[in-house]
Amino acid sequence: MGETIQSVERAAAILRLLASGPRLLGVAELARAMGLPKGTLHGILRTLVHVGFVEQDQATGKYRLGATLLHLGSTYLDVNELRTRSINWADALAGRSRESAWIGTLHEGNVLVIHHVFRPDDSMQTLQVGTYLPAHASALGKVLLAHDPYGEPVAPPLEPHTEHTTVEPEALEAELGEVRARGWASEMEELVEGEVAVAAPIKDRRGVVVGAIGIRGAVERLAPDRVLNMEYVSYVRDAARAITRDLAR
Amino acid sequence: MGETIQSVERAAAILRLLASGPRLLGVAELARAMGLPKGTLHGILRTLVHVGFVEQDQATGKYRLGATLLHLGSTYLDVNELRTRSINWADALAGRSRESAWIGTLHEGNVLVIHHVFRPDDSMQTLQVGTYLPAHASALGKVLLAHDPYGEPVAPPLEPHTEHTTVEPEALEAELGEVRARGWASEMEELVEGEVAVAAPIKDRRGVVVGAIGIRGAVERLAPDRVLNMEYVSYVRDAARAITRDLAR
DNA sequence: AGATGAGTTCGATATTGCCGAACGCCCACG
DNA sequence: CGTGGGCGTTCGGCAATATCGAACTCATCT
Repeated sequence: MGETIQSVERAAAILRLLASGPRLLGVAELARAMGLPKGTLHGILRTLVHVGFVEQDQATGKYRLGATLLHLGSTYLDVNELRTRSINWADALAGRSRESAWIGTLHEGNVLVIHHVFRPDDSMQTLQVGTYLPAHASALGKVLLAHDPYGEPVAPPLEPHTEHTTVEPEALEAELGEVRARGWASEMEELVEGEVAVAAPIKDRRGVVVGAIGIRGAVERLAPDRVLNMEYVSYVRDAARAITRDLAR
Repeated sequence: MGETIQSVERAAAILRLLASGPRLLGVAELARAMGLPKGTLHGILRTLVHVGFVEQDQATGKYRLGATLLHLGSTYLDVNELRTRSINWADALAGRSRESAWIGTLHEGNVLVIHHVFRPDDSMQTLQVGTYLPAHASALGKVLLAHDPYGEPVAPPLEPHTEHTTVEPEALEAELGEVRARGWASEMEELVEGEVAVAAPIKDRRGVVVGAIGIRGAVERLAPDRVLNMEYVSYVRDAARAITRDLAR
């Protein structure tokens, strides 16, 4: 494989481990997980603390992610062209559909939420930008998987989130074919009981799918009697086409 | 100074530079900025790309921050105790005051926004979590500076943002004294024309100020005739005290 | 065409960071 | 009240490791 700097790669692995759960991790714990001597890890951790990427708990001596990462991450959003171009369209979509609007990209097998607009007139929602959605159980994810140029196989096993989650790879593959053919995807209570989502692909200049936009809301509103109201589908596809047009010029 | 791993520190410096502006940076540009050979930087960049912290623009070959950082940053929010404990109170504060609510911490001389609740009934606002506010020109910042245990001096020069921004260090210091004495801070059009903000300190178990909570809104509502409506101050102080109480147990 | 600047490759060099054992501390257990 | 095992941390010798600078290719601009 490629020539790559050992200590930097190890530092990144540490950050990944710290990010994998809300729990604080200690030197010994990390050393065991990575199969390295404690001393080695301590040196890298000391450096990461020094640059602010990691913080050390005063009481226990254990480590957690640092605030600098939050700031770096938010800066990423400014750079991301897809996001800056689509913010206004997402607002419009949320307004027309009166549901929360979402924009995501495929990232390491998951859907990374790049933008999120709350449902109008509904406070008390937590923001989801930067979080992962499971690709196989979300409308955004199905769109992205269906048009993935690299054809990354969805990492089995497919975790069930509700009783409606698609867990058989063949069933998912068949559904992705449909999505490809008709140009949009939906998801009915496959991620959260009582919630339905619709999504459509966003393409760049060259026609490559670079993201997806969609809405998510209560099954009673979007799909009365579990039959999807096609009006919402047209809202979503309109928004996706508008952004695609925007990216082309 | 401490023993610190060179390549990791350099990698962090690269990420900082990439985050310092929305512009994409090239190898040569970074090498010049850091005073290092191009080859050295290329090696680190290759590694950062490999771990997903940095992405390379296909067309120009220049570099920008990667999506992994967005995810790591959002994970930081889950770990942050101050944030998880105060989300509900921020919602309540936004509801009572009918203004946007903000929670921040001091980070590298700036106010890092840790949580942000939109003003009720007002869509079309962009989320500010992860962004910096200038410490000397925001109510949150004044609270944090006034109670900063390390007494980090505010890095002069104090950038003016409007004609009302406090730019003389002595004037700011005097104001911080007041803030310390009365237990809250305000800011009238010092950051954005027409906007006013109020904030109060949040303390941890030991009584150390670990953050601040406040609101921000139009001068017409919060301070008619440029006289602050004290009702808002009590809302903010109530919220701050509630969170402080929460953190104590 | 030529010249400039970009990103990238490569191999010799010695600097750099890795390792593992030892240290001090704290807590739980006997 | 001692003792053992866990923790985070320190240290110094060794050699693997990352650094450096020159050379390369490719665009672009003059």
